[in-house]
Amino acid sequence: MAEKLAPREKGFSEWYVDVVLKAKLADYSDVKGCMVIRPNGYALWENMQRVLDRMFKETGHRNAYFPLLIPESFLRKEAEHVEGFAPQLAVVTHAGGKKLEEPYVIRPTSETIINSMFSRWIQSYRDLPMLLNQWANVIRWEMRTRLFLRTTEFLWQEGHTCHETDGEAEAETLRMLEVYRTFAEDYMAMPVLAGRKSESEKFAGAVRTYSIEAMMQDKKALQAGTSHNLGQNFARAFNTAFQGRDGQQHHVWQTSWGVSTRLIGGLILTHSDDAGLVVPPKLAATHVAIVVIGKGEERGPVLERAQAVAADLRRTGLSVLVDDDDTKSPGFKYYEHELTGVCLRMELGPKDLAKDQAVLVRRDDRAKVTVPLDAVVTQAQAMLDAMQASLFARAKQFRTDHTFEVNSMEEMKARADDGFLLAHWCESPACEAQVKEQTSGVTTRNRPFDLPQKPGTCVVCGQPSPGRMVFSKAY
RNA sequence: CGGGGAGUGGCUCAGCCUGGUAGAGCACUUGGUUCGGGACCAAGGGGUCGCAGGUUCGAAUCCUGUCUCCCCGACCA
Repeated sequence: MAEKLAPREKGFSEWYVDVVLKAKLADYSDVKGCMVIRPNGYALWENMQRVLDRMFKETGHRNAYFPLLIPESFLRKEAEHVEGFAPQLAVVTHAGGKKLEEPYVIRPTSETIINSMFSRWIQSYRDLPMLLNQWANVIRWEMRTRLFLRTTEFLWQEGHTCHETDGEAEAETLRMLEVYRTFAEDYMAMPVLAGRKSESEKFAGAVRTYSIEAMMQDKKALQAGTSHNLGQNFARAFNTAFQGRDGQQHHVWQTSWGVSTRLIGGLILTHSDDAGLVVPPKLAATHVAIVVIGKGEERGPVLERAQAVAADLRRTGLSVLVDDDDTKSPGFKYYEHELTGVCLRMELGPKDLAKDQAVLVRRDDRAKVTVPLDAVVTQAQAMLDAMQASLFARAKQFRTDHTFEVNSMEEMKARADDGFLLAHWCESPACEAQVKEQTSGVTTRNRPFDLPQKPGTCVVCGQPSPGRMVFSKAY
């Protein structure tokens, strides 16, 4: 069942596909560009959803649901928006056995249809802020797809908010980006750079776009979440307006922000290894797998004890699997649980039972410890905490080791595949395009808030630069 | 969409060049023995050879088209 994985060294892409397929996270479907998320993968998404949903509620947002189908004319109301999405739209032209009067597009994102409702719901400044979130699927037609990272249909959440002032909208945009940063770092154990996107990389229809960018194990960047200050662009297009404190009509100031099932790809690309999936404990579907060892009548007492330990562990909120399958050898199960990303393995056999102990093995470093049975619960907790911290620390160290300041185009070209490149850039799209062309694919990722900005000169044209920007090849 | 590679039981692949009744290993089922890093013996089930046309007495094999996946580019979360 669990065949050997393609090693990362030999081909990173093949390794990634192997992990997804063999850990049974997802499978290819018969629909071009679309995948099936299998229970192992969906469990990760459910865990992400649970945490994020709580964070959204804690920041005052409420969930709602809008239609999958959007009248084509809605998309056209915001010029930049339709231009940005036109090539990626799937359009429904027939329904009910007839050609439709007006085609529907399948939502690539919901700003337009949500604004059509906002404009009906909002009359006064007293109706603001309006803070909504939607968990949904969207479709964006893609030329080239990759499991989780880019598929034609994907699952995500999209937050949509309306505010009285530009300042409030900007604050909301940054607040939600910070929520994403917290989620990425504290739960996914994936260090990210939060910052502002360039003009050419921003969302079609936004005034400003911010992102969190993570570095994957192949040193490429993954945009893991985006938060947009939409200004009044959609409000004007849909006449989403309110009577202000001054008695005058004003268009609302809006934001939108989203993360998607792409995060699962990010999780895999950040932590997994040649033995398979590695998941940080805070998001893992299974925290502990107890492998029952023993034959014949010695098996009974071992199983009984395993069940008791499992019950103790579950009482502390952990997800525990008691692996009592006697048709597979223990060794086989070890590989299997490593492949599917179980955080901790507990081996329990007759010899252990005689000594009132068990063996615990961490998934990430495979460190093996023998602990007294009555200490398993506290030890397991400690090991999971340590693993969570160590995954983050290791990923952060990796990023540090592959981040470089570059001061010329020559250096930029030489280091194109080496990771994050911090370079001065004059903010002109032309220079950005130059870099992309000459390095075969290095693009601006964002201008991180945490990167001190000191003036310099653009690596392309030599004109003044306000500070260093992160450049990298990206997913 | 352009360049390169690949589609044959669930998986990895052989067979194709040189057409002639579809194979192996692993997995699966049953019975038995096993169990501390991928157990063993025996018996068994399972494939319109990606799909659609064509050539031929006969096609996994030759020809054409098409779909899908992988790798490298162009577009994107």
